Amino acid sequence: MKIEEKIQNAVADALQVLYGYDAPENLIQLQSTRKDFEGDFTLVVFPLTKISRKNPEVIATEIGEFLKEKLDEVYSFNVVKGFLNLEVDSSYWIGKLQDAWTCELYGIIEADDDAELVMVEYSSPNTNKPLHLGHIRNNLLGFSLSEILKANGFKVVKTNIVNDRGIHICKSMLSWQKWGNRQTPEAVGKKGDHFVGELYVEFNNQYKKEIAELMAKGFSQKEAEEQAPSIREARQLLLRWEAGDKDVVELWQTMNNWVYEGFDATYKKMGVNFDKIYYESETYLVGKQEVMRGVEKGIFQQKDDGSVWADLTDDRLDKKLLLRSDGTSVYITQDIGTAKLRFKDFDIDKMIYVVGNEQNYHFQVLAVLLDKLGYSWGKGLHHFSYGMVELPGGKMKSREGTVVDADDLIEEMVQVARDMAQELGKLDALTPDEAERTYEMIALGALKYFILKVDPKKNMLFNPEESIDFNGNTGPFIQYTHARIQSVLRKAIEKNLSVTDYQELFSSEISFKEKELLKRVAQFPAIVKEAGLNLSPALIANYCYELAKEYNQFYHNHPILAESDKQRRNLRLLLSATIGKVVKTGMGLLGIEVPDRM
RNA sequence: GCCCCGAUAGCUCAGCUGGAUAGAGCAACUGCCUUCUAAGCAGUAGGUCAUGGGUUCGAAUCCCGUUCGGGGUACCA
Repeated sequence: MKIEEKIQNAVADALQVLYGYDAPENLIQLQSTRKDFEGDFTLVVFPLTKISRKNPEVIATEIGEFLKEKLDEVYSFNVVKGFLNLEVDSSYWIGKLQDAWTCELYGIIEADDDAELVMVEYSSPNTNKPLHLGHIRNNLLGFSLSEILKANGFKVVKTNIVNDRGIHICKSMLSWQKWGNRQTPEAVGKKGDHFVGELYVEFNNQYKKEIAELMAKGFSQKEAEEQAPSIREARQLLLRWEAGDKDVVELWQTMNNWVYEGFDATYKKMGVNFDKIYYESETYLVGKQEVMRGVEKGIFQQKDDGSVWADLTDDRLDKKLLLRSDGTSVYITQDIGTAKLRFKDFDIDKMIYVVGNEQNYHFQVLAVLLDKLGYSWGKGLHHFSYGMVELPGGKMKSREGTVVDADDLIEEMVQVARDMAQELGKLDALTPDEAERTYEMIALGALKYFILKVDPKKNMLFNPEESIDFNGNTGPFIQYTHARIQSVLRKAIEKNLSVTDYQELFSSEISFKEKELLKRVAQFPAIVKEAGLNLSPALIANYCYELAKEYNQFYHNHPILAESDKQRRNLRLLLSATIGKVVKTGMGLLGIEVPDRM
C-alpha cells in the first residue's frame, strides 16, 4: 500500500477513536508539504474543526500524536496553524530509491493482452504544402501523447489521415502544368513538399492576378473569384480526377509521391511515426455512402438541389451540410468515412483526434453525426484540442507567407546548437558524425521541450528571435543534466566504484536536498499516471525540469565521487544513476533523446 | 448577433480536483571554474493574479457581471 493511503487510513482511524466520527474521504485532505515547512506530508485540519469542535492546533496535535504512535513510517510531526506536517523516516525514501533503480521500467506500465486499444490520430497534413510550425506542435503532441498512453498500459495505434485529394491539390497540379515548366524536384534540387508548395503559391498568385484583371473589367469580387480562368480549370481537373481520368490520376499520384517523400524526411527528422496511414482518397467514398445511408434511414435530409443536410438543432448545433448539391463530399463526409474504416480495421476502445481548437465545433458535430448513424463509439470520441501557435505578428497564414517552415526551423536550430557546442568546445572528443548527431539531439530537444512544456490547451507564442534558447528552463538544460550524470557514472566505473549492498544505504544520513530528490524520484510513477489521465505531456516536461534543476543544486554542493563516507558516496551514486534513468524515461515520453555527453 | 476559449512579473510560461508568505526561465544587475561537465550554481530587483461583486474558516483557483484578446458560426479544409 502506498504511504499516502496508509496515512489516510490512519487519519480515518484517528477521527474514529478520538472523536467517534466516521469521516467521509474528502474530509481528509492529505497533500505533500510545501518546501518552506518541515515535513513530507501535510494534513489540512480546518475541515475537521466542525466535527470535533476544538481549535485546529489542538486537533492537529492530537491526530499527530496518534499517527506517530501508530505508523512506523511517521517519524515526527509539527503543527503550524491548521496544518499538521508529518515527517516520514528517511529510510522509507531510500527504499523508494532502491525500488526505482532496481525496477526495469520504472514508472511505466506495460500493456497486457486485454489492455484497451487507443487510436491516436495526428499530423493529418494536406499534400499541397510543406509542414510548418503548427504541424510541429500537432506532431509533437500526438507522438508524445501516444508514448504517454503506452506508458499507462494502453495499446496505442498511431494514425495519420492524409488529405490527398480535393480542389487544393488540383490547384498545385494545374500550376505545375501551366507555370511549372513540368520540372521535377530532383531536377531543380528541391525537397518534394517544398517544390509542390511553391507551385501552390504560384497558383494563388496567378489567381489573384486574374481576379484583379476581371475586377478591373467591372466584375464584382465574388464574380471574379468564380469566373477566373485558373479556378475554373482547377475545378475541371477535380471533376476529371473524380471521373478517374488516367492522365490526371497519374499526375496526381506523381505529385503526391513527391510530397510524401518530403514529409517522410521531415517526420524522420522530428522522430515521429505512424502505425497506419489513411488517405482521404480512399475514405471519402465510404463517407458518401454513409451519408446516403443516413438519408435512407431518414436521419439526414436531401434538399431539392441534391445537397444533403443534417439538422442538429435538437443537439444545440446548427444545420450542417454533408454533401454538396453536385454530389461531392465535404470535410466532414471524409471524416465519417475514415472513422468507419478505422473501426472496421481495429478493435478500438477509444479514439483520440489531435486537431487544433479551431475545429472544436467540427468535432462536436462529428460526434453527433456518428452517433446518429448508429455507431456506439461516436459520442465517445475525444477531440484532443490544442491551441494555436502564434507568431509575434499574430496568427500564421500560409497565403500571406507568414508561416515558419518546419524544415527551415529545425535546420536553423541545429545550426545554433552546432555553433554553441563548438564555441564551448565540449564535443571535440567526439567523431564528426557523433558530434553532428548530438547537435541534432540538442536542437530537437530545445524545440520539442519548448512546445511540449506549455499546456496543450492554451495558445502559445513562438518568437523566432527569442524562443530558440538553450539555457534555463529548456530541453538542453535537462539533456545537460543527463550528460553530467553520465559523466559522473563513467568516472565511477573508472574508479571501480559500484553499489552492491543496498541494505547499508538505509542508515545513511541525508541532507534536505537529497531528501527532496528522493521524494521527487518517488513521485515519477504518479506523474506519468496523471499525464495519462489529463492527456498532458506538459506535466511530464515540468516534472523533468524540476528534477533536473534540483539535481543540479544537489550536484553543486554535494561531492559524489569525492565523498569520503562510503555509505553516503554510494547513496549519492545510486541517486545520480536513478535520476539519470528517470530523466531519460521522462524525456523519452516527450520524444526527446538525451545524450551521454554534451 | 450567437457559441466556445483565454487574461498571473517587462517577455515566455508553471501554479493539480479551493489551503500556509503566488513560482520558474528569459531580459537587467552582482558573485562563483586549480575541485565529479559553468548549456551550471548562488544572489538582487521585478506582482492590486484584467476588473467589480458573490460563495467560503480560507479564492489566482469556484459562481455572476464588465473590459480586452483569440477562435468558431462556409456548398474551404
